[in-house]
Amino acid sequence: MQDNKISDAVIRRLPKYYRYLSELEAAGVERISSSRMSKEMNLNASQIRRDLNCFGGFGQQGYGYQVLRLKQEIMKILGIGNAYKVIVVGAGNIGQALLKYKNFTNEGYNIVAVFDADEKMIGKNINGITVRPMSALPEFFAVNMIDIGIIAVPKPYAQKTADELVVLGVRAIWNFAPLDVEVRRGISVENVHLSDSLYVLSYHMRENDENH
Amino acid sequence: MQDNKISDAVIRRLPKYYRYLSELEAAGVERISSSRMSKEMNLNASQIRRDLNCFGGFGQQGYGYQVLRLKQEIMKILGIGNAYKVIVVGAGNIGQALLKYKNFTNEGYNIVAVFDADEKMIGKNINGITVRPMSALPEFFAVNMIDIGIIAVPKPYAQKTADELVVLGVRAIWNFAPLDVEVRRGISVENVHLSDSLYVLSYHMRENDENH
DNA sequence: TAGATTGTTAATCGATTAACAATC
DNA sequence: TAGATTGTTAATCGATTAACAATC
Repeated sequence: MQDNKISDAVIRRLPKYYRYLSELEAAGVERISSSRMSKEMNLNASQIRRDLNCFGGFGQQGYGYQVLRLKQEIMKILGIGNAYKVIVVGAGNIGQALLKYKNFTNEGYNIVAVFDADEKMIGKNINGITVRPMSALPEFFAVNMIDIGIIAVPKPYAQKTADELVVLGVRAIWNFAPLDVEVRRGISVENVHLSDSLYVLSYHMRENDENH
Repeated sequence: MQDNKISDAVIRRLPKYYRYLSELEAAGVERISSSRMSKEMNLNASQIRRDLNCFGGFGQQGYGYQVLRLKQEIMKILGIGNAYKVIVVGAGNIGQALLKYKNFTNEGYNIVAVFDADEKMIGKNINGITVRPMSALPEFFAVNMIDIGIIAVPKPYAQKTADELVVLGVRAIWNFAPLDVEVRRGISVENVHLSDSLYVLSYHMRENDENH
């Protein structure tokens, strides 16, 4: 199919296509052309066709793309709906919010355990999942294959947690601590920096002021 | 100072500089060169100097940059530490997590009220802030200048909420609902799509598999 | 067949990197 | 002054966009 390294810019547009196609599907739309997508998504039509062609010829000349087919292809590319096992480390605000968020589970990202360092949290039940002590991590990994580890611990513990998860055999890390965690080649990481987004927002807010 | 439209790529690197400089400051480092920054941040040194020069000549030949000065300049550019008034609409998982998150307050983004549509939530106290009914929004805006509105409502209500906030006079919208809200020119928006980040993570995880 | 729209090549644009003169 | 490092111009690279032949 593909192989010559697809650029990050392309990969990061795929979720937007997925969201848009889901809307179309929900609205009962069967086919879509790159030009209509282009208008509704505020992207260039060439770019859309080029992006999709990185992964295969999903369209048909004179017709466009089948919404359902295209959506499923993108899901396959991104790996949505594959039943991953996920654990959360850190049962604070962010950890709890993620545990309670239904959408991830619906798409195959199943949170199967939570761990926390705080004695007082151990044994608590959050959305049907019991908080385990950090010390229970190794034995848990010994009997469960875990795909994704979510880091929701305070900044000073984030890198150490990442290191431990990698040693224990996690395939990917989704990090919510406000620093970029480093991992060895072969392990995937996404560092989510909510505050970065807030700063960019406040930059633009001020910029709007200047040009009144 | 500047004016010829600075690219989004540059703006989005500023928070990284800010984070890095905060680390240096905490470590007691007084001066920093672009080449050391380059190594430690995995960026090109020319790029760093070029980025910073979009906003002014903060460095000194033969010396480098003063950590404290540079950090403060970036804070000024991004508008960090300015005492903004923020409200949250939606007191669900995400809304509550944001309310409880201390770091934003520390940097001047003060959450002053929460609103929710659910009768049962009204009057509850979350981190010292009482949940108000949605119907109280107009009167609240009548007596409070609000800078930023955080949207943490379910997807079907997100655009409507955005529209209302804009009419009431918000300057910026930080949206956590899983769709891009549209606003008129002059209003800033940041759409945070957590799941997009998860999809990209799962893409890379699969990609790692293929190249075993 | 005529019309529509893709897949893909070629052109353009912008962002990144290299190089170096200016200067502390 | 000599050394270091910036600010900035020039070169390179990659991503976006335009154009169009292929084809349904």
